Amino acid sequence: MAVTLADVAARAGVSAATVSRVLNGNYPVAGTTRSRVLRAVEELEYVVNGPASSLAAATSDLIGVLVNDIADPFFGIIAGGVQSRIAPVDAPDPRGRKLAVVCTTGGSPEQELTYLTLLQRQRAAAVILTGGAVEDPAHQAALAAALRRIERAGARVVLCGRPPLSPPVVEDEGGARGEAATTIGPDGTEVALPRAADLPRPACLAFDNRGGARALAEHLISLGHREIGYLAGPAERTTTRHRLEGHRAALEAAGLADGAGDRVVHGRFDRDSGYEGARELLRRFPGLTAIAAANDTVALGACAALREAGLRVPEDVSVTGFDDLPFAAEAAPALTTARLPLHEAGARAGLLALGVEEPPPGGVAVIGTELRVRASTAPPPSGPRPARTD
Amino acid sequence: MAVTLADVAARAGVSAATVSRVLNGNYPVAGTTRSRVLRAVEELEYVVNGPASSLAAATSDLIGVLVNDIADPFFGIIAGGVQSRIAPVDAPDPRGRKLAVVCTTGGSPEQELTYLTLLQRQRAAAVILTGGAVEDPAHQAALAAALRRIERAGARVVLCGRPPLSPPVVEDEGGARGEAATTIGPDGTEVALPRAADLPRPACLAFDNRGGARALAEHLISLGHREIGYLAGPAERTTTRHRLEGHRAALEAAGLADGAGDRVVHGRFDRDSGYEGARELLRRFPGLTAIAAANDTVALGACAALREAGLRVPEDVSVTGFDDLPFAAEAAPALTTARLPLHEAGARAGLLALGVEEPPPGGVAVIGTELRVRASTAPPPSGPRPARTD
DNA sequence: TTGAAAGCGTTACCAC
DNA sequence: GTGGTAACGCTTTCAA
Repeated sequence: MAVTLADVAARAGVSAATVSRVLNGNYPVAGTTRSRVLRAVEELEYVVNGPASSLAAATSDLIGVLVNDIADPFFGIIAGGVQSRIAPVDAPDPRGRKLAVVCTTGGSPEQELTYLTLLQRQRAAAVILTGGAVEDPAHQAALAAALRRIERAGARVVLCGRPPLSPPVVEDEGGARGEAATTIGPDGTEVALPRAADLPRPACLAFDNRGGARALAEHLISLGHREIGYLAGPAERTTTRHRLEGHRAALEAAGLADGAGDRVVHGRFDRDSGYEGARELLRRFPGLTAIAAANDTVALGACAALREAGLRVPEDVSVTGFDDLPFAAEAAPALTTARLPLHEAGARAGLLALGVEEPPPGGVAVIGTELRVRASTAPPPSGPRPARTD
Repeated sequence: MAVTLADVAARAGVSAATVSRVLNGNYPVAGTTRSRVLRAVEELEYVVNGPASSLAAATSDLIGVLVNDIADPFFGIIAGGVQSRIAPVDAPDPRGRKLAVVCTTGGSPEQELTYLTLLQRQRAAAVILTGGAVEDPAHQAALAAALRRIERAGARVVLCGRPPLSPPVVEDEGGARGEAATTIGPDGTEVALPRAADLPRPACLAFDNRGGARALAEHLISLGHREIGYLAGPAERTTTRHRLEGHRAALEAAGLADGAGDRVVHGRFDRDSGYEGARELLRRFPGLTAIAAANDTVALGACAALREAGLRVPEDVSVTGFDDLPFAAEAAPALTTARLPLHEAGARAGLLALGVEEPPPGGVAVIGTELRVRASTAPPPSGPRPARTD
């Protein structure tokens, strides 16, 4: 059997209580007792039983981090930022380090809920939800309920790169928007929606996706582009909607709007989607001189499609991305993007999760983007576009 | 206070033992009792107390994953592979899902040891160590001791992308190699080394770094290159050494070896290092027609340096990478690399951690690389290289 | 400053 | 099939 507190206590000739106090450093202990205990710990190679101490103390050292995909650098960088604060390498004592339980939800609301329960079960000290949210009212209601449960259980909740939980606004047939009381769940049953006042209000670090997308579109417009395609992310996601709104706002401000949905193709947040989407844009809008992509990965796919179609970036078509992931700007040619400070955001989320940093006033802090203009954008070609080679 | 087993038992009119049995599904329970219990669980929104059950059952649902850097896709992809198996999305029951505790060690042996203790403390069911190891004998000894402790505590240990723990071979002054008994630790004290027979033998999925590097070098040689520079990773790491050995083996087999260390620059595994290293190679070896980089990230840095020096890839200088990370091949121009099946390796490591898959015979499975020849390599230029532009 | 002892919420063994 | 009841190893009053 493993070495226990009692073994250490016996060896040091003190009580278990004293050993506990030495190890936790919460109570005063005589220097000599203290060193005797520490020696016993060394000699016996004692390692605290985490579950036992979590049970007794009703807390744990675990912090849950929900991500869409841990293999995606967007989330990896955020997770790295979180870790930099919850487990600082220079922590004087290993006890100062929380452990990050990283959960890959694949963007699925069901997985998100499952993991929240799993984390609540572990009595995680905090839960950090990263990236955009799904906008389905039923899921939002379920999520709000799960988060409320978690908060009631004493865990902190932090949203990172995700807007605050929104009140259940539902559009009725007439297009009127109002606060709904119920909605129809995925299983066809009626689901009660939380009233705005009942929503949990977790600390929230929201990305300014609207602003970033708007800045990118304005950049393209200022270069002289008039026919700009947009490769949007999956529908029903806040990230997708906000970026698209920002993009359209810029078009409208420039008098370029000609109906909703125009020159927009929806897809996923991955490279293949960018490739397919760009091909579709080229087919449907032959006059296009620029493509704004939902993110860098999508933009790279779009670049590949353009290359394949015999079009040069940016001489024939300009392309913009979003997020500024490490490798992306390297891709041919250097990508113009809206940089999101992912690591810093993760770090702040970590501090909020620890309770070291106070939540921003109102609970929400908006994290801005920075426009990075690079070689993937240029003024539109003046002459007609060369014929496609395929 | 939170809802407990006893509350559920009271509500269902059964004993706590029965509730436990229903929830764990280990013992037969009458159907009617069962549904009564499940209803009570629903009604009370009961969530098991993980620490309590870990304490009682002496196991936990946590699996530790040690990575150099969670923001690096190399590790993110491996971690994703692990998760795909330890927490399958189609698990019929959330209890079938283990949680991954991802720990970023920054490649530091001290951090590695700290995290191993932290994970042992959590009574993690398994620990997966990913990526190359540091070769310092004192650290190897400490690591071996830590792993032995963990195994004795009942946790599985899996090495993924890391060679097996090596016996403490030390080279003495005369260059003779033998098994040493002690070495000098970082604090100057003498450290006992484990004898080969005492080493823990965790399940191990080793990457064929030698083979991959050798294949890349052979590819360059077959194209006609004779002056090939090498951008090595940090010294003292198995990954660095093995890749370099494979590279040199190819040069030797082709009669191109002219002394150890020639045309080799050491650095880190990052882009800046590739940039700096390539500049140094160009300075020291003006006749170079190819550069083999330790990995894709380093290769991208090298490409940037070449571009800046007015040299084209591959017309003037060919470049190779390693690992085949998603974005890398996209970087201008498409990179020739040795592809490592990172996701698959992680998935296998996950199965080994669960104990679902038996360790390979001998404990070690070697995972091969696949040569991906792309546009970054071509025959060397025939004429003299154009003068540098700076 | 230290010790004794009562929980913390499960699990698992032993009866019934 | 089900209930009673020791563990499990720690934290934290309460006394001394």
